[in-house]
Amino acid sequence: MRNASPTLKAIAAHLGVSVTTVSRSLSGQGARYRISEKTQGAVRRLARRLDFSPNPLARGLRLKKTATVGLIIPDVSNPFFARIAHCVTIAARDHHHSVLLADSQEQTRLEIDSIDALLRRQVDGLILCPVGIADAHLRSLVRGPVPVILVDRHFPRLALPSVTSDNVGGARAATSHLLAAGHRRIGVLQGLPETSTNRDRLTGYRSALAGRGVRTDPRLVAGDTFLEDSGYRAARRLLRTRPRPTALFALGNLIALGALRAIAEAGLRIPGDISLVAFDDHPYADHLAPPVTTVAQDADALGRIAAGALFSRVRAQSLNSSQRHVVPTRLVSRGSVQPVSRASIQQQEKP
Amino acid sequence: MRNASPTLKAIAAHLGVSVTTVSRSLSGQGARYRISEKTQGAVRRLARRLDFSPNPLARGLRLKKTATVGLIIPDVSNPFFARIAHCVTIAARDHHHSVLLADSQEQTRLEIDSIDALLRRQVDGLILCPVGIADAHLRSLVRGPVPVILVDRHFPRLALPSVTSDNVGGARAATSHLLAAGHRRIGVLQGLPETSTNRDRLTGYRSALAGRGVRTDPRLVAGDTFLEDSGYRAARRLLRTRPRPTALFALGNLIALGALRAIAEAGLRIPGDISLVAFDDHPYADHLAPPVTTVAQDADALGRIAAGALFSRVRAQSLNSSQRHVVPTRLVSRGSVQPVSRASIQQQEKP
DNA sequence: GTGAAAGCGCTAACAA
DNA sequence: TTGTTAGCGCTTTCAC
Repeated sequence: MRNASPTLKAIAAHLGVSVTTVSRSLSGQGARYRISEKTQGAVRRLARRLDFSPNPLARGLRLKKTATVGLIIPDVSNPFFARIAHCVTIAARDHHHSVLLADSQEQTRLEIDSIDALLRRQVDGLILCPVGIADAHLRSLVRGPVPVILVDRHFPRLALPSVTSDNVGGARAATSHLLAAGHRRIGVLQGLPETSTNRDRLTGYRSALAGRGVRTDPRLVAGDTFLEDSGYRAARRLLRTRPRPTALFALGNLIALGALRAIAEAGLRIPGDISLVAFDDHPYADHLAPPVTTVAQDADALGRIAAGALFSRVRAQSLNSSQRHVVPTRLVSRGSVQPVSRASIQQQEKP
Repeated sequence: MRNASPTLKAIAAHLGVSVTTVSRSLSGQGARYRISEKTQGAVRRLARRLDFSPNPLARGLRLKKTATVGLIIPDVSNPFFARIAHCVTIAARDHHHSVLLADSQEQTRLEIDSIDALLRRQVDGLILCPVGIADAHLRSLVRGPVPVILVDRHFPRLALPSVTSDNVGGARAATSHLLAAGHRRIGVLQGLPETSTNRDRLTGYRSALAGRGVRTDPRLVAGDTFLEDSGYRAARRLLRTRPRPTALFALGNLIALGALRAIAEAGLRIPGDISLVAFDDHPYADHLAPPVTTVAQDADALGRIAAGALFSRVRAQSLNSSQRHVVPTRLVSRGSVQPVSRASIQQQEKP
């Protein structure tokens, strides 16, 4: 398999024609230049026989197009992002493009390096799940050399197209669900505070509270990253506040994992002692003890839509509009939310 | 940022020297050619100021090296493979290489296409998690143009280096654990039968049974892929056999998920009615109802070792030895295994 | 110490 | 209908 692929030159020499003729016959330009059927046939046959395919490096150098897209992900080992990577990769195959993958490890510094490396390699487009804190380095992408799509996190002030979940709506639905069950003291385990996802989810939470005329208490918000450990620490802290929250809302799947641990360690039971809702569904959510009510994000749709948007721009060579795709979320109600009983309200007042 | 990177020619023109001199000054060959400090300094300064860096396409075309490695994964959305992708990507960054990612979707056909596409792009090395059924298309890789490392699954008859978990040992440990708890009728929910992982895990299972003088019953093995649905169907089937197995051993994490579903649907409780062990740990395993005992694979080590082996070969331009790395597994004992009581043995004889 | 020139494999403008 | 030639940006051989 493909030890040293033949070249146009080799085929041309073999057939006694020029490389131009070979190139044109093989790239579908035969008709335009009225190359005889006979010649074209001979060229195509030989090319097939030798399993020829043009050297992408030489092609890229000449054409300034590489049939390659870049994909930058903060953490491929996070199932949510892995799913996106999966979808993008598959879409790329359909469009006969390759994917250059970079993992920014949730660090803006590495994100900058990755963008630079990929652009240097002349990708034809870029799908970027930004770390989400700084955005100065993204400014140049707006009128940059290639189309860019932001996924999951976005920057309101940046004219780059984005594909995100309906974080506001999802968080509002989750909070409303808790409110409807009578919960009033709802603790939030947040992620990276500066990110759009975190901000939007907080907004949804506050908007639901406001809709019911419930005051938001800033002491009920804790946490600083989307990682499990932050969820654990934040939950521990909130579980110690008095009166204790009757429900917790975890703004990410790993955060929820940490919350489960903290709740178990505190000897509390879900949903008897405390209710829990988590942003971001997970295949295991159904089998947890108890099954956890979640706001399901459609990661597949995020990936597919992002890829679709990118490739349509790549094809059209079109500019970066600031079009914003918002993908709906779905509240999956399981057993981790229980109505607040009078008893439990009183119980929490004085332990 | 990098709209149109300057070229050697531009720098040369600016400084009134030849491109050769610029190239040599910038690629550390200045000393060898005794280029004056003055010239070198000027070149380097200007290059830095213009943020020059050589065009990788041109470089690749000339050098036949691209500072790129290929990574082929059967399913990036599987957390186990996602973890491997994560580690490989990070290692690649350390080695100043880029990663071309392909998802073979567990299909040999797409795996073949991916290999072809990546080699065509002249990757300097290839990390391949093979689908694992066919191996004819891998034969040519043995003496192929670039080093290749197989990860997770391997082919005993193929002289390609591989990095795999100790599947035999892990399965043996899991089975012994069940045997020690008194289980004798242990059902196996297997994955893709033809793969090395599946074969090795079955071997471990059988070897543990044989060690205790327990007959293996072929009717206790069911399942045909590593996906959740296969686990579900296989578990359903085994739960209907009489006498019913007192324990199930799921040979993959998704399979275990399906098993949980089937067990719950059958109205059985873990571990009271049936014990469960799963191959492949998962962050959620701790929080399941009950926590599931697993054979933890060190996906990080697999990824890191594979990357290390690849880059050392890339650097040394060395051949594909058939070196085999086997990474130990760890039995993580949780609550899903219970000793078989006399009562439960009798119970199962006659319901 | 430095440079001219060839060539990696391809496409496209220009000729014929 | 086909070919000649230039050039994408780089490295390297050979020459001075």
